[in-house]
Amino acid sequence: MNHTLAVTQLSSIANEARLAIFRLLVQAGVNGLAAGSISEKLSIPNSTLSFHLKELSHAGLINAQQQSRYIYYSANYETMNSLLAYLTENCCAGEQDCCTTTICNTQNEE
Amino acid sequence: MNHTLAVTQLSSIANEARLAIFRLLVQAGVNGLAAGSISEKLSIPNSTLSFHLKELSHAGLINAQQQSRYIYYSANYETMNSLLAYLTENCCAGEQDCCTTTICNTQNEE
DNA sequence: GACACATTTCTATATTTATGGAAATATAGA
DNA sequence: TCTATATTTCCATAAATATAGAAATGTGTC
Repeated sequence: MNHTLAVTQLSSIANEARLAIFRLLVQAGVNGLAAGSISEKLSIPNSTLSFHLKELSHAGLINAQQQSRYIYYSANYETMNSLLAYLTENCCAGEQDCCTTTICNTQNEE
Repeated sequence: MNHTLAVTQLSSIANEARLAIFRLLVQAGVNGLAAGSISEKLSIPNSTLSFHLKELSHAGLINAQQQSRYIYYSANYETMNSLLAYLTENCCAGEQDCCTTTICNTQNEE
């Protein structure tokens, strides 16, 4: 993970619409959802959605796959995990108990 | 965790300077660092740093604690973990093996 | 080729955000 | 109270970002 990339990825989800899109796709699993389906579920106009999907896609947080007339978008879990790992890297100055969740402690072990 | 708050928190770290500040504090541990020390380590002018610290602080990702003439800033690990949990909530549509890292699988169990 | 459907690009406008010097404020010690 | 140090606020300017209608592009079916 590289600093500039992390900023790009965070910027891409630091937006109400895009965070909703991303979380929807994270929950949708590997098959993802077609653009029209996302537009409908989140009530986002097509052109606006397209703009946001491009942002997320460009950041590498989602993947696009054409299937017939539809384009299926899905979360890129590897990218997501790399980003989360970058945020928590070497956390807590080595103190094992400064943060209690699994997420944080796991990162300490790297 | 609430959607708007998550966007605010992500926005606060979706910036080159603020991400560097946040990661520095995450790694610094519970005692944190004084503003001047952060300014020096990251070569950020005081006024600019102050602006960024306010953003991070307002988002709840860092805490400030005055100690004599110094103000110590430290990462708020609870907030950080809540944010990461929000991102990965109910991930992968229940497929246990769609993502392999601890971070993601852990969230599935909630 | 004509048509319907899915998605993207173009465009203009509105809004938000970042920067850092200078001045102001706060704290502490002599 | 005078002085040094630490940090913040003020300010103007510059730059980046979000929005959605209309037109364009791509894809499949008859």
